[in-house]
Amino acid sequence: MAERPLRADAVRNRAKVLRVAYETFAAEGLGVPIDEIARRAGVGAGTVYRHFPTKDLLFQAIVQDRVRQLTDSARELVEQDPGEAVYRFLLRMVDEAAVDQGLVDAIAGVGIDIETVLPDAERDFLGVIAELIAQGQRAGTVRSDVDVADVKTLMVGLQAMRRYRGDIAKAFQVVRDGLTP
Amino acid sequence: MAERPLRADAVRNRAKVLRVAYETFAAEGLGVPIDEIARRAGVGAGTVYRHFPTKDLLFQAIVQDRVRQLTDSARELVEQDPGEAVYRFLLRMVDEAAVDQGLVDAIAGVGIDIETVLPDAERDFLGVIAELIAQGQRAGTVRSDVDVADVKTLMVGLQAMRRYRGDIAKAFQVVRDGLTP
Amino acid sequence: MAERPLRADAVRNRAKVLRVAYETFAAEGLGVPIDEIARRAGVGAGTVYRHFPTKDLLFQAIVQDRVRQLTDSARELVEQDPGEAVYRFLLRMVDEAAVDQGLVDAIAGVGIDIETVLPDAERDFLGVIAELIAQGQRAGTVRSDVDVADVKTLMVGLQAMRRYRGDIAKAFQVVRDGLTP
Amino acid sequence: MAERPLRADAVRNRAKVLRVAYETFAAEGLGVPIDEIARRAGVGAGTVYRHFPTKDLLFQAIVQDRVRQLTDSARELVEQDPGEAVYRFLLRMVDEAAVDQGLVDAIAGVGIDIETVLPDAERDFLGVIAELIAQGQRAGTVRSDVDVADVKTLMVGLQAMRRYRGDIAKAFQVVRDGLTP
DNA sequence: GATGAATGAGTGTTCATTCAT
DNA sequence: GATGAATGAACACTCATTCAT
Repeated sequence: MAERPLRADAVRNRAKVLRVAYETFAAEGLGVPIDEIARRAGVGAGTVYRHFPTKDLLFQAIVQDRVRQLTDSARELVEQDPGEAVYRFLLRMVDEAAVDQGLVDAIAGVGIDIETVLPDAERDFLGVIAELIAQGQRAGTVRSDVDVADVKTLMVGLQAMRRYRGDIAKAFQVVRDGLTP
Repeated sequence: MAERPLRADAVRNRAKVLRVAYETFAAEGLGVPIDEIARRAGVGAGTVYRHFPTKDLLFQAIVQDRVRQLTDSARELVEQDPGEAVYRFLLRMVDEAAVDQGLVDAIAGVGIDIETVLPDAERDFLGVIAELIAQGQRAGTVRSDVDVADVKTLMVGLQAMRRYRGDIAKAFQVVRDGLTP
Repeated sequence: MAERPLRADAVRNRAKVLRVAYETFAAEGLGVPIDEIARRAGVGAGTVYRHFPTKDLLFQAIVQDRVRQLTDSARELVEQDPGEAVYRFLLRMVDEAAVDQGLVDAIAGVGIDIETVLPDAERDFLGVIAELIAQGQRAGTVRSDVDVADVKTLMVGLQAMRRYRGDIAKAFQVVRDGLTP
Repeated sequence: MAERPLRADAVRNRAKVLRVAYETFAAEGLGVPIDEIARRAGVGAGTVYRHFPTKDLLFQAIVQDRVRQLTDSARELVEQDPGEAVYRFLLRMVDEAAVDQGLVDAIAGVGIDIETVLPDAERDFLGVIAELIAQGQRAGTVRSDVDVADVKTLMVGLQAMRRYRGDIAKAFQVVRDGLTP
């Protein structure tokens, strides 16, 4: 059952559709029709369906792709300035939320549960967050009674604040002060 | 130009539709058809449209109704235990968010801007929050460098956390510690 | 089974609705909803239905009212300048068509057949036309081989021309020349 | 920017829908639902919308198609028996009106203005009429004081007469006599 | 009799998905 | 594999008509 490698043009088409779909859904919400995604990607609607058999699976592919990027982005902070790393990570995630605009809200609004459909991506992501927290706790910049679930929760909150209001400097300071021992 | 009062049965129907629509959209998202709202409310689809000429206006009516309830709920905290009131308010708002489930996200995802369509409701709401903050600052339980916009932002964040994860005791403690002088 | 006389306000309402409906349908076509007619007449929708049990019957009442007016208008031309009367009649009918605007077209488009639903009104109307033609033929201004059906046909055509193009002086002259012996 | 040619089956479907819609609207008026047109054409409703994105555009396509046919039909009369050609043209148009039955009335009743939406088709059509008139005037069978607008107006009137009454031989004779010098 | 709220079938239109080319 | 035409189930919204007040 090894999947045969895709033809070169198929690889290009898949990547093109994924990129266009990500940008479009992030900017305009999930209501954009598949036909429109196909048009913007310069392919036929049938081609989109060949690579992503339903619209839901296209969403999943987008989110998976995105979570991987975020995980990679987080990983490069590990061991760099251990006391600050977790706060830099939070700020970065908040900025990413601005890039993703309504994508998270849109997906939530439509009722897709990321943790259920993408357990592996979620696990990797939480793993790197756990490392950053442990570093901070060792460095004395993070209170010892918070765990990865708490920080993820605060991250979700900060992202929501950012989408609600562009400048969250004061709110971020409050959260940071609250996280400091 | 005072509009004549609605007939008794019309008042009942309007209230019934509003309640059913609120519960349904909060629980299942905005995708539920008007026909289904009508069916659950036990009225014809035309009746829904008589009271709320478009689906968007129905959303607005729901949100307006909700914001009014929240404002009233906040108002009764004023002057009660001034140092704690703002924190009780935040907890209460967070619990309301749990009740509203996906409604706020759903509405945001569809692109309705509450502050634009309901400026009066928003103004009243912010007014009572400002009072609670001032009380807290006088009582010494709230740092002096935060204003109503900051607290609203944190509230939005806390609501998002609550929707993301049922138990936000620890995250709330972090925010509270960060807000304390 | 003698119908009891209508109450005074009922008479007023009936007349008001008939007038408003005539003006509205003539100006905007038959697509205008009954609710809108009722609103413009300052009555409830139910009142319209009390007087005209279906929309079709309202159309019929309008047309009947109109044909009566036209018949009366034609009758006063009888014996006045016998040679010219029939031409004056045609010109008048053409002007009435301008007043009625799209009413005739609208009714035709919806498939109502006037001669079927209003035989009496039609008979009276044709009767007075016949008189005018006979006068003209006696006076030598109308060719002897045309009858009332021919003139009615030409009248329908002239009305259509008028609705198509405001100024039909030349076309009318052509028809008049063609009708002259 | 030449649009690529439609696929063979798409061409067939477009033509099928256009033909069925023409026949149906002409015979039964514009009130017939698109779903019914689709059913009679043996396609899905979506297919009708692919080719004609709104009902209005479908009407326009029908009328454009029709005016082109009429223009072609008129063109073949040019130079054939110059004195009679314009009268043959009028008779032919009148017969076409019978075929189109309520289409013109229906379209007028709904408020579509052909000259506005199809200026090119109208221009070609008037051009060929002008030629026919000029021929007739040179041949001495048409009075010299009528122009293309007058004849178009008379044509509209004759078509209305025909729709009103099947046999317009006498009325046509009257118009013809009026047009003769 | 008058009112206007309620009804519910019907319509134009959209769009996820399938499939012939 | 790619294309884009076809499908048909939904859905928002309208409006003639009925009926409780």
